Amino acid sequence: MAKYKEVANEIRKRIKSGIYHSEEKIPDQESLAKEFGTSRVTVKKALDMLSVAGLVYTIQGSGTYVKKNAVNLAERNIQIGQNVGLTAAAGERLELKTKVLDFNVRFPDEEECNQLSIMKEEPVYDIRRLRILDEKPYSLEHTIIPISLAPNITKEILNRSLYDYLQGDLGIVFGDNRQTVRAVKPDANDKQYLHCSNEDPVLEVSKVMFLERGTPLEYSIVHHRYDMVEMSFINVSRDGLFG
Amino acid sequence: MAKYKEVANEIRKRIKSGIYHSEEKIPDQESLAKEFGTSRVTVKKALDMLSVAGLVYTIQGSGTYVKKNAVNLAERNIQIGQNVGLTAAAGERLELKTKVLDFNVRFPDEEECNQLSIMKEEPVYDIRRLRILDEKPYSLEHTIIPISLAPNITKEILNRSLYDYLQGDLGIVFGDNRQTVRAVKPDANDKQYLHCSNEDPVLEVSKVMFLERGTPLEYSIVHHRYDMVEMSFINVSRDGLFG
DNA sequence: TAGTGGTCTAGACCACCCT
DNA sequence: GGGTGGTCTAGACCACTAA
Repeated sequence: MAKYKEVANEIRKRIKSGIYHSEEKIPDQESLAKEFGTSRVTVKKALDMLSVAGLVYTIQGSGTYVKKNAVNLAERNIQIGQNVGLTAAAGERLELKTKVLDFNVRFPDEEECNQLSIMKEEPVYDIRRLRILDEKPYSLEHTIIPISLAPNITKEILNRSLYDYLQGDLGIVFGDNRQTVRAVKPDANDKQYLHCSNEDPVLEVSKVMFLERGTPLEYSIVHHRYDMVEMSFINVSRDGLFG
Repeated sequence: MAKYKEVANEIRKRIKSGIYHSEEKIPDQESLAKEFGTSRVTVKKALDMLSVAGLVYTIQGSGTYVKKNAVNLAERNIQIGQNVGLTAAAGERLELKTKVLDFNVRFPDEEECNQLSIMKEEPVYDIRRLRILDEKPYSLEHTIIPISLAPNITKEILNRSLYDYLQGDLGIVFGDNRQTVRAVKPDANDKQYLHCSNEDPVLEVSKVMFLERGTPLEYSIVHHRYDMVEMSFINVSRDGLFG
């Protein structure tokens, strides 16, 4: 492991264990460099990571300080913006089932061409799945994937985990993703499969998942029951790159 | 401006203007360093910024490449996760009005203590505002702020822009924020002020805004009309910091 | 004015990709 | 094996904070 990551990890542990307290100034970069037997640039890089992770902040000319509430963040090692399918997110002894409602191949419509940056002659998978958590209908997922990017999908794969197949079997590595969240009225499918009444709102999440190189891999529109899902995210204030 | 930012800006311009094309390999770091009269480390830092911004990706041993669709991102200089109040976000000749429905001082409840990390004896402002965009009711904002952190708020300030007052007059600098989005059924206020019917869903966004040092400044719950607001965000895949 | 963080350099070595 | 990115160092200078 890179040395700056080791240093970042060690400092994170110290924050977590209370060796460096909230609101407290931690040793200066020079001292840390000496302690870890490394250079100041490397220490700086480690502190930058912790800053992005929301654990510390620096004041030029003054020092580096532990943020309030930093401990909460230090506890959990998970990364914000992590891309895990629902299957992995369930955990906790809850039983997640998937029912494939529809599995077709067709040409994309205009919106799908736009989102996936493909020609309208490039065929796509059209997948509709119902997710059931602990016997309760949970979400309706409509997924569009260009066939060329993820060949040989079968109904059997969809019954297990599509993401496991893409990541594990095909060796695909996900990159960034863009999501848009709305509240919408339930449509016929929501009423039928999610058991929504007319008054039950739906949380609609549309997402485009990209590969490392920026190629759109998957366009999905997911309808969540309003009483089973909420979405959280953290905006980290960053340097104004670009003038 | 720091040299690495200048380099990042110049490369961004080249991507935007098409000098470096999508999917194309850009010159190696050594060449760029020579061209810009700087060191390779500085070029690397510039490329790291562009990578975080989603414009390029690197493959060790191979080179640095322009992402597909990078141009779209290069066009707009705005930052994801930017903290702008609605007043600034309106723009576009649309008329945004604010109506203060309620402006009180009281002690916080348990949830507010929890979110704002304050004692239950620390008084807070309790603000309810209706936002109106182009004569149409837009959102209902319920804002809780510890008095000690933002003193001397007046109804007059709320009629202008609270964020302008906090940032401009008080010189407060915002840090990170955490948001949670849900779809909920309209309550009595939503029906009255947002003109929601029983079937109109509401997009509820609860947010905690932090100061640079990690102190929670503001806890807000905003109800948006489902047909006027959607929320977008980008998850950037980052290095797995921490082992 | 002393302490501290931000940036930059020149050179070095390693890891990885590709032919 | 040559090309390229990832990391690291020692030293330097500047910018800012705090007393």
